[in-house]
Amino acid sequence: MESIWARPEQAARGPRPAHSRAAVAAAAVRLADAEGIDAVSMRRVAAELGAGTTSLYRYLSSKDDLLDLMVDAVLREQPPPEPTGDRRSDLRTLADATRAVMLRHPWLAAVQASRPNIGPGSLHWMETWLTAVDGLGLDADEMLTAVGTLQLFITGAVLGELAVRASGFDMNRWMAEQGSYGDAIVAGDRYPRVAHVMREARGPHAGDRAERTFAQGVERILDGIVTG
Amino acid sequence: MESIWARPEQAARGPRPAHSRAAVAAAAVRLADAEGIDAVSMRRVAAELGAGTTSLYRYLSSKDDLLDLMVDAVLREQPPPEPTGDRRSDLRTLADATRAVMLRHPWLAAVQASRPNIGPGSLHWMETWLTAVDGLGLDADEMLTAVGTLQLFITGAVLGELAVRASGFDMNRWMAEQGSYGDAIVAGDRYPRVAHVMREARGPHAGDRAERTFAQGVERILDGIVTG
DNA sequence: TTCCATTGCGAGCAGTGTACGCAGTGGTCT
DNA sequence: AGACCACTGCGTACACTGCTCGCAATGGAA
Repeated sequence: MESIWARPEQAARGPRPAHSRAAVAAAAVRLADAEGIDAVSMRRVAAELGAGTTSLYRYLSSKDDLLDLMVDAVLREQPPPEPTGDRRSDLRTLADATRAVMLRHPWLAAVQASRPNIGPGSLHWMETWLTAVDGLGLDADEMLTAVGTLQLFITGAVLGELAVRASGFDMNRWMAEQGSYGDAIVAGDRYPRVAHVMREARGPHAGDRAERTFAQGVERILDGIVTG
Repeated sequence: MESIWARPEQAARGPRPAHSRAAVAAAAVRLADAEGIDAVSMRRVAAELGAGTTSLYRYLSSKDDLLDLMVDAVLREQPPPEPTGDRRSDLRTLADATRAVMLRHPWLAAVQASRPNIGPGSLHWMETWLTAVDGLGLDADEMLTAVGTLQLFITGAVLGELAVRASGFDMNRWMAEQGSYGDAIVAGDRYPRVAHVMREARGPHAGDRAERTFAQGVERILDGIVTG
């Protein structure tokens, strides 16, 4: 119910806690980085921390709280690049940095997409984003829209990139796995344009597509935001 | 391992199946629409279908298969709008239609983002997308990049919109819940720009932001794709 | 020194995905 | 027609999940 950021960490009385929110978050992040977000269960995190399973509930009140802490932990560890004043360049740098954090912690994009986070780490990033669009002649509302557009595109792009990467997606391997189904798509005339693109996409430079889609998408959006 | 689309539905011998893949998918979609994707468990779906729990595994080989079928079911039920030939208009219409399906089935965006789907329904949509960017002078690679940019933006935007909606996000209510933490953000000088935007965003027109962010984002991306 | 809020945590509950094995069914072949 | 056996539905069971409850131990405040 009540956000974890509104509750104090330290209690006034009683025995000293053996751990801390930060330590719990760090253990969870370590686990998620190494074995994926699905490996992050309360039992596994507790084990990683060297604590009893239900002891975690002394530091947070639900697994959702744990996810909030994880997101904030990585955003604090990797703070946003300092703005230089060149707005277009700053926004591009922020976009690249965001993508980099999300690729470094492959669970981050999905977790962030599914729940708004408003911890100190997120706020610092948000402050930097807003700084980068400040002075462009936008009112508060337009600033939010501009930053929102960029962030949403980044999230979508990285999610797609990771999904493809996670499934070990390789057009040639995939075609072989699909067998007759894949052949039917490429050979049949039911989806002629899909078939055409699939044949072309088998080329060797297919691996760079995610990178280029991202860069070009950011530029297109910047075109619309930074006029001049 | 092997995609469900590559396996035949009907067996040559033996008793007639009491259900079908389509019926299983329909039951799951009904459940997800009514109670959210978390309500979609094999037991619940089987109950909805009037079958034994593990009977489902006669129709699909894992829950992932079920998710694939669900995505394809709604994309078949709601096929893409026919292209008119006006490429910019067609792309805008496709973007709106995609957003509409995702809002109608709030679980769709998340499921689609986390796993590439290549069922007949997805392929029909993809074919239509490619049709809309055909004749713009793009090669196969650039077409994929253009469509990808749009789709990723749409996914990200809807995910954000749904996350905000799901948490019943209301800036005023939220501020009250956060108590001192929220006050500290808005009153303090640690995040001045965030504080400023938060104060402005409390206005009455805040509800339209998602819609406007989406529409503007699409236009910006179209600016970059449809030159002239 | 007493008090009691707070701690760590074992036991247990309701839920999950799915492997396995069994009885029954009904097309295919002799 | 009769036998075969691939296929069906599905009950049972297992290892896992998030989380509640209750209890003994701790240590700052009174």
